[in-house]
Amino acid sequence: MDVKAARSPAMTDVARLAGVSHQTVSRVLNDHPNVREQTRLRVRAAIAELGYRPNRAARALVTGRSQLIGIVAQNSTLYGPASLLAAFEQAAAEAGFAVSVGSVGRLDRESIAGAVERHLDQRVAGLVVIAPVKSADDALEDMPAGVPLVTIDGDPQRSHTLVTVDQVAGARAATEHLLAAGHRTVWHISGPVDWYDAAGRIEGWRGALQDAGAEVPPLMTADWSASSGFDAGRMLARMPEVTAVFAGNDHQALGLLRAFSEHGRRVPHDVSVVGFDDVPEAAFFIPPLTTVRPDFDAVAQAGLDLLLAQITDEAAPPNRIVIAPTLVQRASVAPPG
Amino acid sequence: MDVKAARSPAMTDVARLAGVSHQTVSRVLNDHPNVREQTRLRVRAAIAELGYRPNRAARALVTGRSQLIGIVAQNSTLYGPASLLAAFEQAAAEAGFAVSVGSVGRLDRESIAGAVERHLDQRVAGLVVIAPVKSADDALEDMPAGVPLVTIDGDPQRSHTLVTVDQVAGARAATEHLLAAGHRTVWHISGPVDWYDAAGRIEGWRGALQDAGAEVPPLMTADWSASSGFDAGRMLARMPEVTAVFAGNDHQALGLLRAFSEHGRRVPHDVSVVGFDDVPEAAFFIPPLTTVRPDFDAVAQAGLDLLLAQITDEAAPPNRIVIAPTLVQRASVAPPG
DNA sequence: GCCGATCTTGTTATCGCTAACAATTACCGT
DNA sequence: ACGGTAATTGTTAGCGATAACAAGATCGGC
Repeated sequence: MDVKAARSPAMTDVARLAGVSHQTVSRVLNDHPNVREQTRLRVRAAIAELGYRPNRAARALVTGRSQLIGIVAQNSTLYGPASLLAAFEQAAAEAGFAVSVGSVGRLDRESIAGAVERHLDQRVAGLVVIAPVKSADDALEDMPAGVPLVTIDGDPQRSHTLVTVDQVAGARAATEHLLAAGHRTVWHISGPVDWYDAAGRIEGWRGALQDAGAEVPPLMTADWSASSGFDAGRMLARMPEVTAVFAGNDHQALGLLRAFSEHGRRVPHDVSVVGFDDVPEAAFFIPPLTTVRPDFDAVAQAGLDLLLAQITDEAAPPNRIVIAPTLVQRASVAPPG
Repeated sequence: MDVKAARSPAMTDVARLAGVSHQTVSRVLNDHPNVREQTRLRVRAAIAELGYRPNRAARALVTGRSQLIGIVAQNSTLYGPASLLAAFEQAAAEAGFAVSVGSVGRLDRESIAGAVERHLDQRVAGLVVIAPVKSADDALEDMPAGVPLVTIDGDPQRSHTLVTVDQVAGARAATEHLLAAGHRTVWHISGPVDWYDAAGRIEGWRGALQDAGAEVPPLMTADWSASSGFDAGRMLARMPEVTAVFAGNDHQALGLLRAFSEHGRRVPHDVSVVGFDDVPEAAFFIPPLTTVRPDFDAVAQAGLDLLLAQITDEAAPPNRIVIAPTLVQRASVAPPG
C-alpha cells in the first residue's frame, strides 16, 4: 500500500491495467457499440478492481453538458413544494441526473433571478422553477435562451413549458361537492391572489357557483397559513348563513376548523369544510377533512419528462401538461343543518 | 448579432477584449493580490460586457475541488427533514456552495449507500447525511476516507462529526412540564425505536419520570404518522388513569387529539398532551398544542460550519454539536381532573 | 543612473475526459 | 487467396480553467 493519499484513479489507470487505450475505456463506459466483448469485460474488471469512477467535471468540460438539473423552489415547508421537490429528485435520480436545489426565501424577482443565476453558474443541463406567482415568472424573462426550462405552477398564459395542477377543476369539484350536499352556496377562503394556484381555485369556485345559479359570496383572501385560515374562520363563524366553506388549502382549513370549534359551530353538522392538498395529516383533523388531492408525483414526473425532452432534443416545442386532481371525501362535509 | 448559438464566452474571450492574458483574468476572478487596479477594472468591465461566467467544471477539473455539497435525506415530507433541507441550502448558498440533494425512499443501508455513491460520482466537496437510524449510519462505514462528512441526528456513539438536537433534554422538558402541572405520571408514544431521535426522547422521558419518583408506564411505540398516533390514542382514551401523554412528534399528537376527541375525552381538561417539533400548524390544532421546538436553522448552520471546516482544513477533528430545543407552551396542558 | 527586489503580466503544462480521425485487424464474397 | 468493407482499437487535439514558472516593468536606495 502506498502511503501518500493516492489520488483517485483516472481513465488512464484503468486503461493501463486492462492493457488498452484510455479511449477504449471511454467507449466501454459510454456503451459504444464497437467494442469486443472480451475487451469490454477486461475493462469492466479493471474498473471494478480500481474502484474507478469517472470524473464528471472532466466529462462536463468536454461535452459541455452536465448531468445536473437545477430546481428552484421557495424555501418553505409548504406541503406542495416539499412533496414536489422530493418527487423530482426521485425521478431525476432514476434518469441518471443529480438535482441541485436553489431555495429562495421569497418569491420576488430578485430572489428567483439570483437562484437561477447560481444554477446557471453550475452549468445545469436544465432548470425547473416552481413559479407560482407572477414575480417569479417575470424573473424568467431574461433567461438566456437555450437553457431547457420547465415551470411548475407558472403562468398559464406564458409561452414556456409548463406543468400545473388543474386548479380550476379541483376547485370546481370541491364546490360542486358541497353544492350537491345541499348547500345553497359555498364561501371561499383563497390564498394570496397573486398566486396562480389561488387564482385558478377562485375561478373554479366561482364558475361552479355560477353554473349552479348559486349566489357568489364575497371572496375572503388570506395567505396559505393555518393562522390566516383561523382569522377568516373567526369572521365566518359568527355569520349563521355560512354553511359551507371551501378553503384554499388544508392548512387554512385546519385554522378554520379550530375557529369554528371555538365558536361552537360544529363541523360538519353546522358548517361543512373542504380543503386542498391532502396533506398526510388531513385524515386526522377534527373532523377528518374532505379535500382535493393533487398528484405531486405525476407533476414531478411530467415536469422531468418535459425537461429531459428539451435536454436531449433542442427543438422540442413548448409544451403544457395539466394534471387533474381528485376529490378525497372524508367527514367534514354533510348536508346543511 | 451572430446567428449561430454563440457558445458562452470563455476566459480567453474576456482576455482578448480586455487586452490581457487569460491568466490575468483568472487572477482577477480569484482576487489575487498582484494585479494593477487599472487592469482589474478593465477585466471586470470585459467580464460584465460579455456576461462571462466561469466554467465550474473546468475549475473543478484543475483544482480537484467542486463547490458542491451533497445532502442525503429521506424522501419524506416529514417536517424535520424538510426544514433541515431548506435551512441547509440557504446557509450553503451564502457560503458560495451549491447543494445537491439525494433523497432516498427508505433509510436502509442500500438506499443510503446508493445515494452516497451518486454524490461521490458528482465529486462533491462534502457530504451531509441525515442518518436517524442505525442502518443509515452503518451505510457510512465504508465511505472512502477523506471525504468531509457530517451526520445529522446520527448515532451519538459514532466517531464522525455529528450535529443533533438534544432529544433527551427536550423530552425531559416536556415530561417535567406535565409533571409540574400535577400529573402523577406521563405516558409516552414514541417513534420507531430504531430511530435515535425516538431513543433519545424515550430516555429523556424515562429519566424525568424516574427522577421525580413517578411510575414509568409501559412504552407505546408507533411510527411518526398521525395515523399511528390515532391508533395509540384509541387505546389510551379508554384508560381513565391516563391523564398526560407526551407524543413523539406533533403528527402523532394530532392523531392523539382526534382519538381523544372521538372518545369524548377533552384535551386538556381530561388529558394533557405535549408534542415534539412545533410544526407550523401546531398552534391551530384543537386545542393548540404545547410542544418542543428544535431549532432546525441552528442545526443546519452548525452542520454546514462543521462541514466547511473539514473542507478547508483536512485535519479538522471530529466534532459534535448538540442543539438544545425549547418548550413552547400552548393550551394542551392543564392540571389533571 | 544603475542594481536588485518587488510588482505585474504572460507562457506553458496540466487536470480527465470525449470527439474526430487514423490505423489496424477481422470478415466476407468471389 | 485477394480486395474491400466493417469492426475494433489507438492517437491526437482540445474543452476552460489554475498552477508553476518565466519575463518584463517599476521602484527605491546609493
